Amino acid sequence: MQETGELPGNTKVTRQDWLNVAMDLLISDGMSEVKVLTIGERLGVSRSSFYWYFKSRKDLLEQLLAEWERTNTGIMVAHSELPADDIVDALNNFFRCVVNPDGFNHQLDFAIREWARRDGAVRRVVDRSDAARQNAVARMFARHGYSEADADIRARVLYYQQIGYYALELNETLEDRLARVPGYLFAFTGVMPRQDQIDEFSDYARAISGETQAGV
Amino acid sequence: MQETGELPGNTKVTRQDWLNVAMDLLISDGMSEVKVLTIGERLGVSRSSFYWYFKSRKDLLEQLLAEWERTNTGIMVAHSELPADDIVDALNNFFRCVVNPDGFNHQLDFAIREWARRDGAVRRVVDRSDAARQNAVARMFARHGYSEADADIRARVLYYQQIGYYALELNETLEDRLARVPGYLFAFTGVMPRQDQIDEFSDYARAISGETQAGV
DNA sequence: AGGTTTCTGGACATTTCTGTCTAGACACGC
DNA sequence: GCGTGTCTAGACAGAAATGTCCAGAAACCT
Repeated sequence: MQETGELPGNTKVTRQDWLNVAMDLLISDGMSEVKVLTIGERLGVSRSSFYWYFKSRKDLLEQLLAEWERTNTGIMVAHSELPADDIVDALNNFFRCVVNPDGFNHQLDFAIREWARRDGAVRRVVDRSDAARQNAVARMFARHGYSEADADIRARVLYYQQIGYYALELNETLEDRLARVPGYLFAFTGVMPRQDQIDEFSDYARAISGETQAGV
Repeated sequence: MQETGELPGNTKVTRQDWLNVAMDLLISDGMSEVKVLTIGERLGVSRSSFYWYFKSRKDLLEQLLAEWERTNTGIMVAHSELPADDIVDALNNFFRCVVNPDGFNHQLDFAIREWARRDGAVRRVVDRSDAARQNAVARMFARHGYSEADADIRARVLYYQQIGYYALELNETLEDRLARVPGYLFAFTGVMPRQDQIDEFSDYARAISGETQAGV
């Protein structure tokens, strides 16, 4: 996991190690599988030492929720706000964060939504994030000349569609997906994208995909 | 729950009672909350009599999955195939099944998707349904003059967007939602809907909503 | 009336979690 | 070198589920 020797006393793992493994489990298997025993086993450490770092399992889960809000919502809003020459470039910026595995993490997003179904406090945090994201997307359209009403509808079509795409977990190949990008760009903006804009996005997506496969 | 007296022997509840309560729990709380003990308590019956009707909890869950495929996917495909004079009417037919609480059950849909994340066999059943639904929607567009490629993109925008809408669990009021319908109709079809088409759908949605509130 | 079939209830065993308590291991400072 | 503070292991208790076993209750048939 990491070099020992830097750690003080009888320390085998840090608080951050517990958080990291918990987050991996949340992403891959959902909140109900984030178990103290499972994390401890994966870290090669006794379950009881968990309670040195965290008050309870609930305490741990709250940290994960805060981390989700900071990263996933933060990234999507930031990408919606990037400066762009026209709406197609702006939309391409938005798409970049959803195709980049280091950007918006959709598996994490659905793990959190599943949790929200069973917990009112989590539900409110998720609602706040959805409003912030949709609003950021609507402003993106509005900045590029769409009326308020039109920007609102387009934001809802785009944001809901992206969430729906990931809800289905289709496992398309990258090339199948890229082949549809020009169609999507036109459907979402009403503007025909130029070939150089299509190419630029495809190049980005392929490069990101290569990086991920190489583990960089 | 029902009239006794018609039931043979020492029977208090039927196999169908177990299935109905299990389905209610699946819809409201998700697959992990479909517990033999919980259902038994709700039926006022001992847990062990469950095992007279079902081999195991897994056996029960498989029945629920089959029921989901039959109803939810069946309804959506049937609505996509309804005859219509133009694409706006056709899309309104589609929308009818998603706004009708007796039609497409989105809470059930997400309960099943959550389950699919953790079970490969369920995943395959869900994939089959998603393909069938998307295909039915694409054929709907194609019947009304859209090219194959265009129909495919529009089906993906529409179906994914609807799934995404329900994934967010926004809890909008009906009127807020209806106010956006003309915008959505235009975004999905590229055709401006006529006022009578908008009114017809709004009337339907309001009538359905009234029925539901009245418990009919 | 009595046996048969069909269901139900309660006791039991087992598994899988969370959380608590206490003794002890390890590096570090004095 | 020796305590001190920081972390860890293992034992324990308890809650919540699933599934099994068997005695028994209730209608039904003959």
